[in-house]
Amino acid sequence: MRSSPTNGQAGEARQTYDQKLEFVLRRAAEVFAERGFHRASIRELARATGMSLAGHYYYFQSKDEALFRICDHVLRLILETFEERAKAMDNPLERLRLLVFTHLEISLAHMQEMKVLSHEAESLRGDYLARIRQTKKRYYDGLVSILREVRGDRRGNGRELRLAALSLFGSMNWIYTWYRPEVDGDAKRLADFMLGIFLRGYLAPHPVRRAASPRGVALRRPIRKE
Amino acid sequence: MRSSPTNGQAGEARQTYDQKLEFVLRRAAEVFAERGFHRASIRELARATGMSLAGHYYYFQSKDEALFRICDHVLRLILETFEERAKAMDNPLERLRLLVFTHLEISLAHMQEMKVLSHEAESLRGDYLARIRQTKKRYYDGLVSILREVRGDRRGNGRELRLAALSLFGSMNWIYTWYRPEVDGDAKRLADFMLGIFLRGYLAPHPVRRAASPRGVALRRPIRKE
DNA sequence: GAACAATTCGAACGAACGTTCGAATACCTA
DNA sequence: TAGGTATTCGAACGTTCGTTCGAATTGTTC
Repeated sequence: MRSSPTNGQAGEARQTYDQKLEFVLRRAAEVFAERGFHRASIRELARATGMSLAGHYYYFQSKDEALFRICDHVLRLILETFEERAKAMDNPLERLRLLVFTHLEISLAHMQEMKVLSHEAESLRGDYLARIRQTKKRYYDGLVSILREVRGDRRGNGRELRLAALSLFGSMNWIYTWYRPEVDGDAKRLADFMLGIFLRGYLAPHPVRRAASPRGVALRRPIRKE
Repeated sequence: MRSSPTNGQAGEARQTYDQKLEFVLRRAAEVFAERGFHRASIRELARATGMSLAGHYYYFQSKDEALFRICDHVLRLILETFEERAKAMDNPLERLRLLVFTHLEISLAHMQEMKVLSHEAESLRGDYLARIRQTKKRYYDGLVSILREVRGDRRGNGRELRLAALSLFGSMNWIYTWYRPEVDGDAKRLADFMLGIFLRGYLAPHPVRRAASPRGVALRRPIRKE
C-alpha cells in the first residue's frame, strides 16, 4: 500500500482494507460533523485524509453510503453495547441506568459520529433511511419497555411512556450541541445527573399533573391569551 | 433600488412589501425544514412560492440571509414573548413554568422555523452566526438565573445549573424530531409533563447523587393514585 | 396618458459538486 | 525478478447551485 508520507497516522504497521476503511469513515465523520453533511465535499474529505478525491470511492460507493455507514455504526455500537452489557441484568432500574450510561459514554467517545447521526441521518433516503429508522425504533422500543417495567406497569399509559422516553432521548441527544469535557465532566457524572433528575420526576406521583410548588404556593394560570 | 419601499397605506387586499417578505420567509422555512437548508435550492423555493428564481433576491440578498432571518425571527419570538409575559411576574417558579410553556407553545406553532433554527442555525457564518449565538446566550442565561432562583441559591453550583438548563433545553428542542399533534397533545400538556418531571427531579435533595439502589425499596414503592 | 418607482422575470454566469474511468502506482506471491 | 492484484490518482463529465443583470411588467401619482 501507499503508506502515504503525510497521511497523519502514527501506525507504521501495514494497514488492512478494513483498517483504512475505518480511518476514512472516522475522518469523514469529523468533516461531516464540523461542516455539515451537505456542505462538506468529498474534496474536503480528501484534504482531511491526505488521499485523492477519486481514491475515496474505493471505500464507499457514494457520499450517501458513507453517511449511512457512519450513522449505522455508532447507532449499533450504542444499542449492541447496551444489549451485551445488560444481558445478565434483570432489574429494570439497573437496566435503565445502564442504558443512559452506555448512551452517554459512547456519545462522548464518538461525539462526531453522534453529531452526524443526530443531525444528518434523517436526510438519508430510501433503504438507508429505512434501515436507520428501524434500528432507532428498536432502541426506542427498548427504552419504552424498560420505562414500563421501572414504573411497574400499574399506571400503564402509552402516551406518558412515549413522552418520558422522548424527553430522555432529547436530553441525551442534545449533548453534542453543548458538551465541553473540561466543564461538564465524564459520562458517569452526566448520567448520574440526568438520570437523577429524570428518575425522581418520573417515579414521583402524578407524573403528568401540574407539579405542586415546593412551598405550597398555588400556581395560577400564567398565560395571557393574545 | 432595492431598499425597503415605503408605500404606506396600502389596502389590506394588496400585499405590502413586509407582508410579502413574511410570506416568502415562511415558505422558505417550510422548504428548508423539509429538505434541509443546503439541500433545498432557491429554485425549489421558487416552486413553493410561485415566484421566479430571480424574484426572490428582491426579498433577501443571499440564501444565508434568508436562513438568518428565519432563525432570528423565531428565536426572538420565543425570547421576547416570554419576557413580555413575564414582566409582571416575580415568582421564579411561575417564571420557569412560563418559560417552558412559551417555548413549547411557539415551537409547536412554528415547528418548521424551530426545526430550521435547531438544525441549521449553527451552520451560519460570520456576523449572522455571532448574532444568533448572542441571542441564544441571552436566552440561556435567563433560564439559568431562573433556575438559580427556583432553587433558592442555597446549593448554588454553576455546573449543576448548567447541566440542568441544558438538559431542559435538550428535552424541549428535540421535540421537532418526534412531535405528532394527534398523539402528543398541545403545548400545555407537553409543558406540564416536561416541567413536572424536571421540577421534581431538580428540586429533590441530592440532585447529582446516584439514585437509590435498585434493590432498595425506596424507588420501587408502589405508586398509588389514579 | 406620461413619468416614475416598485416588483418580477428570463437567461445566463462561473463555481462547485458527486461521480466515473482508464491509467498509474504500490504491494504480494512465486 | 515477473506477473497479478490491490490501491490510488489525474482529469474529466454532466449537473446543479447561488447569484447577477438588464429588461419587462405592474402599480402609483400627477
